[in-house]
Amino acid sequence: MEKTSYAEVVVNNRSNQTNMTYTYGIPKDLSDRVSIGSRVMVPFGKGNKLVEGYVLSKDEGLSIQLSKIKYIQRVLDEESLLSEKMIDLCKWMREEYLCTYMDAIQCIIPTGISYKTEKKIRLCRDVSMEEWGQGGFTDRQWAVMKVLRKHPNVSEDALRQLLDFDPSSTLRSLEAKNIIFIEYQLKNNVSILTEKVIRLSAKEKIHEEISKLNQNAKKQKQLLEYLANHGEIAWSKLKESLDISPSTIESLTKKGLVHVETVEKRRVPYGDFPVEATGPHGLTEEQKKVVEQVIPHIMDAKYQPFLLHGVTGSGKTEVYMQIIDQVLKQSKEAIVLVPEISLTPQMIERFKGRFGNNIAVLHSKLSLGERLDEWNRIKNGEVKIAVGARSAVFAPFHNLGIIIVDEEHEHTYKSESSPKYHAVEVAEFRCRQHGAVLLLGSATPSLESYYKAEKGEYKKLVMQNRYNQNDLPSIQIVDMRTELQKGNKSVFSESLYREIKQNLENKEQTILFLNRRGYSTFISCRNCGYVAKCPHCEISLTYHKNVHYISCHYCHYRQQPPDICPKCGSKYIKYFGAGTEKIEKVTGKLFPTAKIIRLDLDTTSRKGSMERIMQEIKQGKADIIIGTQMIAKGLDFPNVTLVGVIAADMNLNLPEFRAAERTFQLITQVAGRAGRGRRMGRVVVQTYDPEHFAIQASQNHDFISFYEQEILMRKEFLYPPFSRLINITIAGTKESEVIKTADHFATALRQRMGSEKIPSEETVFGPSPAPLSKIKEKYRWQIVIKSKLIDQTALKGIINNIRNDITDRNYANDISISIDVNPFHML
DNA sequence: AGCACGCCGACT
DNA sequence: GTCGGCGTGCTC
Repeated sequence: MEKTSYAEVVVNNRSNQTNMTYTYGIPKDLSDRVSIGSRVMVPFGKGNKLVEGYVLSKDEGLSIQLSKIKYIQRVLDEESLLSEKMIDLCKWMREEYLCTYMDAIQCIIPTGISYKTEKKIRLCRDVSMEEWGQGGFTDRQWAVMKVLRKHPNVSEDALRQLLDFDPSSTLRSLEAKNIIFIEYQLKNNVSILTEKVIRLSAKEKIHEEISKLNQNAKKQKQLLEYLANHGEIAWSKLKESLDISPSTIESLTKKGLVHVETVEKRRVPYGDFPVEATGPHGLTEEQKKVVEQVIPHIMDAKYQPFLLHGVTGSGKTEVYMQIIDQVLKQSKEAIVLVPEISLTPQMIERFKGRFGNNIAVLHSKLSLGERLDEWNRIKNGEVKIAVGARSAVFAPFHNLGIIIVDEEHEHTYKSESSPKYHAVEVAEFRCRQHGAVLLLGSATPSLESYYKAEKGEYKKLVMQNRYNQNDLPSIQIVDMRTELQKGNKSVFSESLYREIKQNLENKEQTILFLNRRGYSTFISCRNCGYVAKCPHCEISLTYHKNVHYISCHYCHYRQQPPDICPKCGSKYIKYFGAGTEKIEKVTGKLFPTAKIIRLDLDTTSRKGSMERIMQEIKQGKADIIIGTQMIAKGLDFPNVTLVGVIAADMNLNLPEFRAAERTFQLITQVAGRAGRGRRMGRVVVQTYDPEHFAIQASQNHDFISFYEQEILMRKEFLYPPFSRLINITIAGTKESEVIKTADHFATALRQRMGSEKIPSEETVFGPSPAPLSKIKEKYRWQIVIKSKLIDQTALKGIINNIRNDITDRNYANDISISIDVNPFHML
């Protein structure tokens, strides 16, 4: 007999102070419904307010005083929401990223499923004017009662909005007088859709039954025949598709031939997009070799990571799909991560075409309900493949065979908000759990991954040839300094101009890449040096000519550009720096007959506009495509033969250890957009720093030589992969408070690391102002820890303690502390 | 995080 | 007394 009677429960509070498990008793009548991973409601706190919680484990004994124990009040779902493996993942994330249990759980369960409790207030007896006249009520109490008369059942939050004071203590006194009644109500955002369907009760002898029916029962016969062929029909479709009324069902039910069932219905987010079914392609020798190396490891169910270094256009997607075929044959499941789903529509289409209904696509544009349904399809085994961006790494499969991470080096795999997890790190953890294969693919692997491959931690796979047998595009580096000396002040060098012109004559498409949107990047007074900056951020404002305002790309503040300098009154205001909008303008002037399309955040923010623009490019409605980062990835247009990189060194001088890596990756990625069809591609790279090794290496498509130079730098300055970084950012509206807290944090950190004898390879830098020292009215200071330790548990423990100490004591009112483990960048 | 409790000053 | 405001500490 089962003996367990206590459960360790995590309570749904997004607070560091409740970041632990609480022991609850399991009432006898719930004992078979409470299992590990169950979602439950438990009484919590002094008021025994019901809150949502998650059962992490069950105990036989009791570890705390019996008097303290409370009991689980109810179980919320039929089945447990978190498998034991997922719970282990939560525990690992909590320690790895210094987040709360709930932060981690929220990554795993679909958003919107959580219950919130809302405090609702009702008047239980009204107070007459006379009673009021006799006194005994304060103005505030009266004000509250007045609101309650108008709104009989308001939440406390809504009440607060309607009043000009905080009603909490007033409510307390009114409750004591028995005038109001406070209760808690559960609220949640999405529900599982259900639908009634009609099914046959006795399938085997149905034809026999049909023949026994009365000759007049035409409708009954028709329905039974339909069901014999199709299995079921939805109640809602009865009328429209078969013209059968409920009474037919009723009489058939009475005869025991059919019954009505309620089943879960899935919302189908992409139902209206029929995709052409496609089969596997033949593989090149190189591709075949890669597939053959991976397959055996899917069968043996042992964790095995691979790094697939394949040049752009080498046919990685086809390799992924053929490996997944094998995974399915082993009745295992696959997750495919892509950097940003909206930027890789072509890849998604190919997956849908190949795997049809066996695939769930997770992306940010899904509604809460759609997301829940996709999640359930995965959890219930209705699909075997999940494709999506970062968060798809949490797809609730039970029997994972592989996780594929395409464009493994992309920064979008690192979460920007707590928990600041990296999808590749999570993928690695899950693959270890399942004994699955981890396949990281990239044309320009991250330094960290390639280093691991070199050390043998990852198995290296290589594809050096393009699928279409074309050579990689030729890359020409243009020194913009000599252009300037020649008197060319335009954004186009002579040779880029010539190449574009030639492309137009040949009726081939051109991509121009500039990683910066807007018209001018900053405006400045030539008299006094004033620069227009955002009043809320430490950022200069970008001029957008189409809409004629200057705006902040961090907080979206906007204003009219000044005609005269607000500082010195001079009228010598000048616009500097070029963005995509300006390139568009200049290009239009230089090539008046060319059809130009701009592809950046400003032109694609409306829903569906991205898809429309892509379609237009495909149909040849554009000669020149101008865009930011978003054109660097995944686009596959065979008629593009020329790529121009307007300013290759733009990111090179950022205060960031990944600057060179980012530059190399970007040039290589954009260059890869050229020459995907039959014709050879050409690339022109404009730069003021042509000698830089990142640019030199990209000219020869030489990742290895780039890697070898960059890795030396990393080693010398002790950057990843030779150390691990932790970035602690302290932010708040009062700079003095921010500095005070940051100082306090750093001092405590140094002290505790000293007294706990954490080796001296651990170095604490700062506090110092963050590179973006003010965003949205908040000053930001940071502390950076560079650590060579493999095991960081002790160090993280200290950081966590100090953080809790500071937030506990309210020492840091209005101050937020954000901890980023393995940050991608320091901004 | 939320919430109760307890203390203190102010007001009736 | 009782109300309202605020700091403190706890939640199985």
